[in-house]
Amino acid sequence: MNIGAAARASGVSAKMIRHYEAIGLLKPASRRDNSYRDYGGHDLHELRFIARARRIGFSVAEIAALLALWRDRERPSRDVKALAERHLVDLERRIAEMREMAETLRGLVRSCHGDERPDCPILASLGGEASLTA
Amino acid sequence: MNIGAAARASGVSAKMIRHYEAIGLLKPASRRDNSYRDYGGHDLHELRFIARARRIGFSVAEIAALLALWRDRERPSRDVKALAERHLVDLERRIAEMREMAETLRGLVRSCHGDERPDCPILASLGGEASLTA
DNA sequence: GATAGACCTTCCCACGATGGGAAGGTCAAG
DNA sequence: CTTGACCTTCCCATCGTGGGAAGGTCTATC
Repeated sequence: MNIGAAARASGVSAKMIRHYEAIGLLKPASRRDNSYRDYGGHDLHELRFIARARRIGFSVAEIAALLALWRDRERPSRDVKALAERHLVDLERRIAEMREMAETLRGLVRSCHGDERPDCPILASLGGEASLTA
Repeated sequence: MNIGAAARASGVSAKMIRHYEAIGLLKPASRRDNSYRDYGGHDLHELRFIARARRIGFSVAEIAALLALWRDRERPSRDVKALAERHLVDLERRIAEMREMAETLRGLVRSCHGDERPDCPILASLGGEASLTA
């Protein structure tokens, strides 16, 4: 199966498959006589693994670790859980940060009358001495 | 005031001040005889504006627009509000995406017993045919 | 004065994840 | 045998940020 077909079947773009191979996340794919990369069921399985892990926000570095754990059939599930928990904590921290931003911005938007007049609490707050949360 | 002092006073790193100047977000700073950049109260004001806007997640492109609005004392507040609302919608969309990720991951973490045993629903879900939300 | 250390300058490179696109080889269908 | 859809490698761009080298300047202390 060519790289394009593998991309369609896995949800990872051909561009990214090559990239993951280049950075060592994936073992170099076997090549055909025409030097085209050739993918089989096992590769597809790994690609789908990667696509799913990306979709829930794991970084490539984290996926490398997950893949290593996945390949080791003997590793304790504790190790996997710990990695996932670390990522979850990280996700939650980032969500909290963004919520704070959104909160602040919502307050500013609400306070701006948004008409013809030029005075605007949004710009006043960004430019002024006043705290943004006020 | 040197760039380092301006950085400390504004919360924008010296590195980024030069960068913002290079990409045209800021007008080139005036220079002293020794070619050091020199910042005054007005510049500091703009730098603080930028720092605050970054802190609530505006992109540099958005900040360029905000700065233009800020400099134009006559513009209707409607324009500012519209820009802020667009950003807010964008922020909220990203937050929703990340919450979905976190939800999924929380489910997986909860389902993993996390002990010595190797079987792990997290990896099973990432690797298997089953849906991630299951 | 000289020397040290803290500053400044420009320039290039890196990250992380992704895509665009050029230049060239290959395959399958008409 | 041409056409179009593939594939290959290679380089460049994005976005925001930082690291660091090589070199110039300022200030305080001896």
